[in-house]
Amino acid sequence: MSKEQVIPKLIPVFRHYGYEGATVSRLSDATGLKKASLYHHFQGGKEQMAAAVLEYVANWLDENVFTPLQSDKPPSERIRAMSQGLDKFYDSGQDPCLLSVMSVGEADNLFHQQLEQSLNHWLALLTQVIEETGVEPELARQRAEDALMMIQGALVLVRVNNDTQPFKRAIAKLPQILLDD
Amino acid sequence: MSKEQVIPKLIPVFRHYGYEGATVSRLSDATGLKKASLYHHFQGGKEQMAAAVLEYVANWLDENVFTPLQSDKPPSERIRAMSQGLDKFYDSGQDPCLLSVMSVGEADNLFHQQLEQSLNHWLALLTQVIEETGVEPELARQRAEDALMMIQGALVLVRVNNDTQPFKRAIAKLPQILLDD
DNA sequence: GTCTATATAGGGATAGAC
DNA sequence: GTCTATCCCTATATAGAC
Repeated sequence: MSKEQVIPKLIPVFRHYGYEGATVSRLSDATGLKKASLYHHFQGGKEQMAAAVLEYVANWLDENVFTPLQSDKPPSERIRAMSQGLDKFYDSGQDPCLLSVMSVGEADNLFHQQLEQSLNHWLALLTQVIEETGVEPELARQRAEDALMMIQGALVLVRVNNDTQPFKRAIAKLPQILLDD
Repeated sequence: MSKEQVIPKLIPVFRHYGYEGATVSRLSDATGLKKASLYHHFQGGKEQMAAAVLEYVANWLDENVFTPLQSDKPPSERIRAMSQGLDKFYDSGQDPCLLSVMSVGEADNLFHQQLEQSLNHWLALLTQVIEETGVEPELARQRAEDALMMIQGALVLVRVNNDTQPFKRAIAKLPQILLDD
């Protein structure tokens, strides 16, 4: 089994349990590989596994969320494409946000830069799209932040309340937040 | 030292590190009590410490956020009082949300009910205040959810970005979200 | 590339002196 | 009520056979 095949199986473990909760035993179970085999692929141990997962996810987001946001279609269409990517990424709100669980405790010390970079990349792209509709830079930035907060907040609510409705509503509200306000 | 004096010192550890990251060693350092002394106060061990912390926090919220929301003052005034309580609770966005970090991994299995109850209590009270302004129940509920999402999402953004601005803006926007829309 | 077996550290928890 | 000392278990990580 290649590294590329292993990483996707690691993702849900970190997502669901967080960095400290994602024990090598659980990672072993999730991949079907024994511990020693995991260490063969990731000599840097658990830390490297998490780093690889974050990189993989950043690339996935790039392809499915950020790139569609930069197409030459009209803003509303690009927002729609982004929303579709997000809905897939979070499985309609059922999957927690990796970036958010990795910003807790020890993991934050290890990966803060990566998380910050991904988030700010997203914010910057989103701001740019809104600016193109003739909105002032500062207001555009605020709307981008509002959209992100809504999504992240919805994910928290969904987790605690076991009801994906808030996430679906947040996704549906994105065009309004970003373009109509 | 009494239990009541110990609990407040435990809170920041769970808040910052999450349940699995909050090791008994760290809890010992934070309180200045050795492990055995902690176990004297909390015979149920770490799980009981976390439960006590959650209960303490729920009571704090009751007093400083929920009760002000139920006063006989006008809705706008009650929202303002709630905002003030929230700002204090999250130290202007610098402290993570205990409810959100405790909804990760193993902790979620242990404390899901408590978390859900606190959150729904808050949502219900908030919904009621909005209904009093003549808003339809369903819309009122949605606005309450929106407000909560905004706060929770802002806290995520603040953590990742090391900038409390989004939280302050979220707090400032509460009256608009809840009353003006 | 995957495994069994094992080493080492730290986590949660307890016994018993003071 | 707090401590030192200790127990057991799990966590991360490695050695070396296949």
